[in-house]
Amino acid sequence: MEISGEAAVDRLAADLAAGLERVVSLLRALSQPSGLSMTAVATLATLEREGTQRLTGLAALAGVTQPAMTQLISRLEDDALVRREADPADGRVVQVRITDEGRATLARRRAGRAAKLAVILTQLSPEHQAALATAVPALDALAAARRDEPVLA
Amino acid sequence: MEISGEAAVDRLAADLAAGLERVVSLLRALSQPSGLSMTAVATLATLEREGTQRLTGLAALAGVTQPAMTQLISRLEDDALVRREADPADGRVVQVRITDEGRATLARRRAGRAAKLAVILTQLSPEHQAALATAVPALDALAAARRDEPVLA
DNA sequence: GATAGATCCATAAGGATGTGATATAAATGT
DNA sequence: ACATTTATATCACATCCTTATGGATCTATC
Repeated sequence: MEISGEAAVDRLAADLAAGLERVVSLLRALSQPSGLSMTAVATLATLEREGTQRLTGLAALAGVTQPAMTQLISRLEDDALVRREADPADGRVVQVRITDEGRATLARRRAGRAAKLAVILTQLSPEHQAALATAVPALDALAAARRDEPVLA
Repeated sequence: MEISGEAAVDRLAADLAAGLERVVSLLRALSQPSGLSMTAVATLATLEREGTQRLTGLAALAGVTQPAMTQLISRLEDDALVRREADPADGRVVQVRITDEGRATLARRRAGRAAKLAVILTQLSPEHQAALATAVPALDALAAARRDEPVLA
């Protein structure tokens, strides 16, 4: 007996939609109160992972509007975490690049989060820990798949 | 040769800390632009899942300050999604209860997110889909474990 | 049983960060 | 050349968070 693929996806989507609600609180609790916003961290991570990006692209990837990204990049630039660069092929576009200081900040931030997460993870069963370890690449794939989905642009 | 449990947890924590950065963007993209904030949805979900809660407890679970939760509950109450109730045993505390309209709103919200998620999930390999399905209970356990962690209170 | 301290919630003031509308500059197509 | 589209910036405004503080109620100790 084979499980219907379509129904399974819908079921998974519903479960995941409900489950992800809880992750927001977790993320907020993991963040230091006085630091970068969640969007700022996500954007820095994108720049580190994918390299230089244009501003509009970053806005779409972060799920915010273009004006919001313009302001975010300005703030990050003031903190010397990113650099605006001109695009030689198109005078309108702004290419955004992460700086070494940006990378260092991101690393520090991750280390802090990881330390807090590690404390919590030790309370979980080995099965749940294993499930999370397996899910990390899947979450990455999920985020990557969204990039190519015009519905969510 | 046995893998050190402690090292494995640290490694998982680091991977998960980096991986969760991407989820923020995904969550934002899944949200309708004009609706409830991410904190509001997470709080409503807590109330639905755990039942009536005191205001301070909600703030701790959501990872925000108590004044922020007071304001959020006021907004939700204005929209008739929650109700403030007096605690018969302690005159200081405010018990917050989700209303039927709150449940309905949460359900609508989840349905919208699930529909968008389903589109993305179909692009993932069966292995990744399976990994995510297995991870949902683990994510719940992770969020539940945080509750008992005073370090993050 | 009075009173000091702790706890819970509300309020106020301010800041960070989002949106929508619109301006400006550059590229593109006719 | 000129109209249209595209990329970014700017402006006005709304949302939602923070810190600081106040008032009400509970708890413990004298």
